[in-house]
Amino acid sequence: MITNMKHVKSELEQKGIKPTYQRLCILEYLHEHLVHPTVEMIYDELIERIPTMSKTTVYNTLKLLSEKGVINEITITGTEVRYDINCQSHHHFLCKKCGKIYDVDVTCPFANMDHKEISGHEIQEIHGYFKGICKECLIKQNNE
Amino acid sequence: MITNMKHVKSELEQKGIKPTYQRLCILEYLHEHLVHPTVEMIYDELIERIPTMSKTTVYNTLKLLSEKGVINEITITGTEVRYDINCQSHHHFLCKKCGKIYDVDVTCPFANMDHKEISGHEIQEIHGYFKGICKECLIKQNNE
DNA sequence: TATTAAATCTGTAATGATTACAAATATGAA
DNA sequence: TTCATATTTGTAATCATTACAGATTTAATA
Ligand SMILES: [Mn+2]
Ligand SMILES: [Mn+2]
Ligand SMILES: [Zn+2]
Ligand SMILES: [Zn+2]
Repeated sequence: MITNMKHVKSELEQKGIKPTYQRLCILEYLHEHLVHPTVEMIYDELIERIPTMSKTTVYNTLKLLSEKGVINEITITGTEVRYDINCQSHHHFLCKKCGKIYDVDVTCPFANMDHKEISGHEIQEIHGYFKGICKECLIKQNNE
Repeated sequence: MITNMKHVKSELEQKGIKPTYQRLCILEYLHEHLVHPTVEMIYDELIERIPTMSKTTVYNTLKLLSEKGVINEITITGTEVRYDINCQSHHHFLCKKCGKIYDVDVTCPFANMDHKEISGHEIQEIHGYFKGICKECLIKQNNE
């Protein structure tokens, strides 16, 4: 995993996004934290290093990156948006207990569908996720 | 589709929920509006018939029905929860343009998975949905 | 029937995530 | 430098949801 500033910079340039310092830091954060973080998590760490960072900038940047296809928004918790640097269609597991979101490695059956429509609706994205109790939380339960 | 008050009443009783008038009306609404409505939509119609209806009661009742397994919460828009009277695991289509959520009839490949775990995580729910432009919105686009 | 405790409903306030917006700052060309 | 544009920042507003306390209803008991 290459996550130095140079790589992140060229990644933004390739997508036609001006690589400002704030944007570089936010994108770098996403590369280094693959747990599908919230805006809050991103902001809380960056404000330590960049005391002038505004939460609005985090929101603005994530929206921009999302629109340009650099990151994906995950909306499965119902309370807040989670962000994913992995833009390839893949499935997730949401733990009902701790709220963690894991990537799961299942081959999506619809991924290579020949037709990009269903019941007349034009399909642009395919999402799949599981909900339950994660490995860690199961272990905790058993140790009680 | 049977959606008279008697049916709705016995449905609540079977689940051990006291069938109050407000609960009956909310559940009846869900039976008659299969478009995965929001709290707002439910409240806006019921307040016409029952001027004393409180939005808090709508929230409370939907939470109760959800906990008792009478309805399902759908959290795919990222902005508000949508409610589904159909509790059997099925897939959805969310239109990016008009926001409508449709049921789609695809056989879920994970539905009859023999193992109820994945990567050590205990699976309790399986969710799948597509995003794109719905049939209606496609037609509108073409007529411009 | 009257009493009373528990359950339910209601209205308002609080919360938390997100967006709107305008002023401040940085950037980059002329 | 000058000036227009893009970006960032801080604050206020919005919107969905939850917390909470008082009012009302229900149902059991005397
Ligand atoms: Mn992921
Ligand atoms: Mn449905
Ligand atoms: Zn967990
Ligand atoms: Zn549509």
